[in-house]
This record gives sequence, structure tokens and C-alpha cells, in this order.
Amino acid sequence: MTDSLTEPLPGPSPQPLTADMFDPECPNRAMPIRLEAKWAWLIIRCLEGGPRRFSELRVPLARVTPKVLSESLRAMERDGLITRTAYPENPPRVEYALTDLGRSLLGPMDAACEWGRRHLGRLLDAREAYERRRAPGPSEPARPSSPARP
Amino acid sequence: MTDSLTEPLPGPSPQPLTADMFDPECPNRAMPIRLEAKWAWLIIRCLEGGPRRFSELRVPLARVTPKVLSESLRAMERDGLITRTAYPENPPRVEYALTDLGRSLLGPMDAACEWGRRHLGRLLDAREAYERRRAPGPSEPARPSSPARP
DNA sequence: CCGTATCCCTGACGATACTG
DNA sequence: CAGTATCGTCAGGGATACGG
Repeated sequence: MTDSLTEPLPGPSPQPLTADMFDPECPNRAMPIRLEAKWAWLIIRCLEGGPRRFSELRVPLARVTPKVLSESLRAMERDGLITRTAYPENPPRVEYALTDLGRSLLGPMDAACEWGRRHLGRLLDAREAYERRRAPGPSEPARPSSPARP
Repeated sequence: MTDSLTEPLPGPSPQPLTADMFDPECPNRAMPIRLEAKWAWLIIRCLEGGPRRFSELRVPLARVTPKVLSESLRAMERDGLITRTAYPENPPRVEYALTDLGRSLLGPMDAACEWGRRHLGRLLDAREAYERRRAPGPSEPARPSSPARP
């Protein structure tokens, strides 16, 4: 079971997830939520415009198996980020919707997206340059045994 | 090797990490960086106040083995988030420092921390309430076979 | 001091099939 | 339609030991 968002980090954890980790004065303050808990980010985006049914979510998340999607949704429901409403009809209908708490995540998410729009290109450039430094040509065996990298 | 931050997500990915994913108009825009790539977040915080040596980083990150710390640092160096400077002394000395690109992450990170300070308590409350609903007492076997959860 | 080299283990997923 | 059950994989990363 994916623990979705927070989760005090099972075993070896930087901190046991205390409140002062979010005090700007605390030097060790850490990221509380695994905002990108693999699918949570995308699910929130899918629900941004209103409630969605399970099968509706499966369209943009086609690469997520129903099992994993279901687990993710339940974990998010557990954390109070979304609600699950089942209508006793036939065929059954279930709708997922963002809570206020879940919606409050849109702010930090937008901040991160804004960072991506402005800086991701530079990061990818740096990565490409780094890889090219290690593999100058396709004829190179790559990874000289010891030197390189000042 | 931990791929640190971005990484187009190896196999089944929601999107191949294109630029328009960061367009606020794109409904599928996703989180580009795995901001919390396990240790990257904490490393950035450790470097926030200035360059640090490898052994200095090991103090606040005592639970990270040198192997993993080394891998994380190299991945971040590859992505242009930090620099690695080795001084040819004896004993050897190496200093890691944030680049401008790495420092630009502090903005989104602070936004996330601010979210944590304001809302994390509510998330934890919701989680606790959910778990208690499933395990009302220590005498309960938990997980009734089918009902519960409207 | 600053890392690498090995080994191994776990838990998050993915594939596929099947129910209420 | 809305999931669950079962099985398998595989990469992240922890433990330990060693090298420049």
C-alpha cells in the first residue's frame, strides 16, 4: 500500500516529522508531504475542476492500474484530501472530490510548477552536459577508470 | 543510483515530461521535480547557509549511509543544483555548495513548508480518525470483512 | 578524510484475472 | 461500473567492508 502523502517515513527517517520542522527558523525543517506521491499530484489536478468518477480518472491516468489508483485514492481519502461518495445506484456510481484541505495544496503545487516553467530547462541542460562529459562519443567506452571530474 | 530530482519517470509515466506540463492552462500539468528525492530536500537545507564538507553533511544526515549520500550529491551535481569542489590537500577536503539554480528551489520549498505549518495537523488528525474508524478498540480484529465505509 | 564496492532486502508498483 | 485478489518484478537504498 502506498502511503500516499506524508507518512513519517517508515524506517530511517531524517526526522520523526514534528511540528517545528516547519518552523522557518529550524535549520532541519524538511518536506512534510510527499507531494508527488507518484500519482497524488496528478489526481489532485484531475479533481481540480470538480468531482470525478473512478472511470473518468482512469482516462488521463491510463497508465495507472486500477489497483494502484484505488490505493492512491483511499490513502488520499484517509488523509482528508479527497472525499469518496458512493451512490447506491445500478450500475454503481462513485465520485471523488477535493476537500478544502486538498484544495489548499494547489498553492504549493502552483509554486512548484512555476519553478518548473522557469528553471527546468536549465536543469535538463546541466544533466545533458554532465552525461556528455562522461560519454563524449558513442565510440567511447564511457567512464574512464579514474580521472575526469575536477 | 537515485535519479535525484526530475527524471522523466523510467517506465510508466503520466507524461513524458514536456514543457507544456508546466503551463497553468494544461490540465495534466504535473510535478516536474521529485523535490523530496528522499534526501535532496534536506541536503539543500544543509547547504542553505553556505558550503559544507562531506563530513559536515553526515552529521545532520547521520541516518544516511555514505554511499547513498554520495549518490545523492552526485545526482544533484549532475542536475546543476550544487557544485562539488575538491581541494588537493592532505587530508583531502571537498566542499559542496548550492548553485543559483539550487537556491531557486528554496522558494517552492518554503511554500510547501508554509503549507505544512498551516495544514499538516489537520491531515494527521484525518488520518488518525480514519485509522480509529477501522480499529475501534485493541480487542477488535480490525477490517470487518465487508461493510463499513459508507 | 572522502568516498566506493558488494550484498541483500523491502516495498512500491505493474500485469492479469476475477467479483459485487 | 468500480473496484479486489494474486503474483511477480525491480530499483532504491540500508549494512558492512574496503580503497585512494
